[in-house]
Amino acid sequence: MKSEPDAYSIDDLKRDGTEPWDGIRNYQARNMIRDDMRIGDDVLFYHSSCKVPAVAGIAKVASEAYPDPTQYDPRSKYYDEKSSEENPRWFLVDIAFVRKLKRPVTLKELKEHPALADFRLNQRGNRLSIFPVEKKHWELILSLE
DNA sequence: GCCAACGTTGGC
DNA sequence: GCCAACGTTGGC
Repeated sequence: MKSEPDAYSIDDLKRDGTEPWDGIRNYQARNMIRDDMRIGDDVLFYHSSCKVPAVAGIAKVASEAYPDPTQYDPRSKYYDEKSSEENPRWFLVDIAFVRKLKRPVTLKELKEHPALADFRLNQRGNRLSIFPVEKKHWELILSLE
């Protein structure tokens, strides 16, 4: 899962323990949250749009998917007037802190590693804020910390 | 700040 | 359903 550390970093998650992952407004990401994510699933926490983009830590899924309350709040920047409580459009899961990596594994390192050529984050035009990580990629990334 | 690569919107 | 215009993401 990607997060801009200026908005919410791995240190914020460490402080908070558990956090509702609100604000996802992309249908592909929504579908993965709603249909594929399960309690206990491991998550790589990636810092994007910052000075040193990097995998910063590990989290885990801490709830089933449920409707994102910010979609109903007219004051929220995530407000969606076309959504309703009867027919919610956007979902989220709670995310729990597990640990920080011993050191951040930077995007640069990921790009340089031949075994990660087919890792989604390295592929052109990847803009999804959430995507599944293959076991082999998970293990390789953690071997770099 | 630039720009590539999307995704979304809306006219037709 | 097509596609141009526009908005967003995110690395650099």
